[in-house]
Amino acid sequence: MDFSEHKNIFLQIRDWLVDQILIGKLQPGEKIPSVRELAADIEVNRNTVMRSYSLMEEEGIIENKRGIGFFIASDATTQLQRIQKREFFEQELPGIIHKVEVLKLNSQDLAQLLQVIQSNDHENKQ
Amino acid sequence: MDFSEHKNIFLQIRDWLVDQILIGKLQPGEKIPSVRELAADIEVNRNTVMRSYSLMEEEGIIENKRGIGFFIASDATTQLQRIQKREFFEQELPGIIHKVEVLKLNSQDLAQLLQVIQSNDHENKQ
DNA sequence: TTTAGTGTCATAGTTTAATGTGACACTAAT
DNA sequence: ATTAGTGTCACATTAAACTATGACACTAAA
Repeated sequence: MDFSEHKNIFLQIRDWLVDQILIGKLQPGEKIPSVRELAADIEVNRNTVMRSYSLMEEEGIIENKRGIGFFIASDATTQLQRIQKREFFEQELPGIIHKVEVLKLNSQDLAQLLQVIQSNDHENKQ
Repeated sequence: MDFSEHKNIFLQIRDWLVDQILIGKLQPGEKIPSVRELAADIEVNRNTVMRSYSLMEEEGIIENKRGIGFFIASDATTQLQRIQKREFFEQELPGIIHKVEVLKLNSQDLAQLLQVIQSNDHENKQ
């Protein structure tokens, strides 16, 4: 796991875990690495991982069983689809549209993106 | 000017000025606000604005005339189109594509974005 | 020559993310 | 009961962004 300079580490850890859930590598009900284990694994302090987990607990993404550890909430996937979509539309999309405008990016520049969108269109039809 | 919590202020100032250039509100050769003036205007410390200007000077976006102030470089617009495009493709686009995939966003969700892209396509043809 | 406006440097203080450690209560298995 | 693994809290410390302020050299205009 490589961290970006321009975003807080505890947020990047949260983002990474969220992604693991959304792509299905972490399933609802499943136990996630312990605070100490993950901290050692990604070479970060215990308290930093603790902060990520506390945030995700507040968001209802994970739940704690005392003395045992954290587990993915049963409705985590649905919750996240909602949370992440909302965040994307409100926080990111406007900035993306603006950049596409001022940089005058065309279909050729964004071919790969358009392909994914088209692919999603077909999935929804079935 | 409202600052985001999750990005350094001196970078946000740079981003804002870059945008002003790209949308044509600041033209090549034009003088930009003095360090003290802009600092007072956006209620930020002198040194923070100074840091933004130093960064932009290193990037070749602005130039200094001793005792007078900073001016937009003559080739700033072309330079920025290049720099910002490269940064977008390398730093942002991959993450965007990934999110569109996992959140299964379709043409309807991204209608506004697609419209801008299409509009850019038509511009380039002329 | 004086004055006001420019960037620039230096120094000190505040805030917050991240680190480093120690200690404690809980749970499960030995 | 003991042990190992869990989260959790309580410090102290480091690093970096941002603030606050003073001082200096330069330029243009009065």
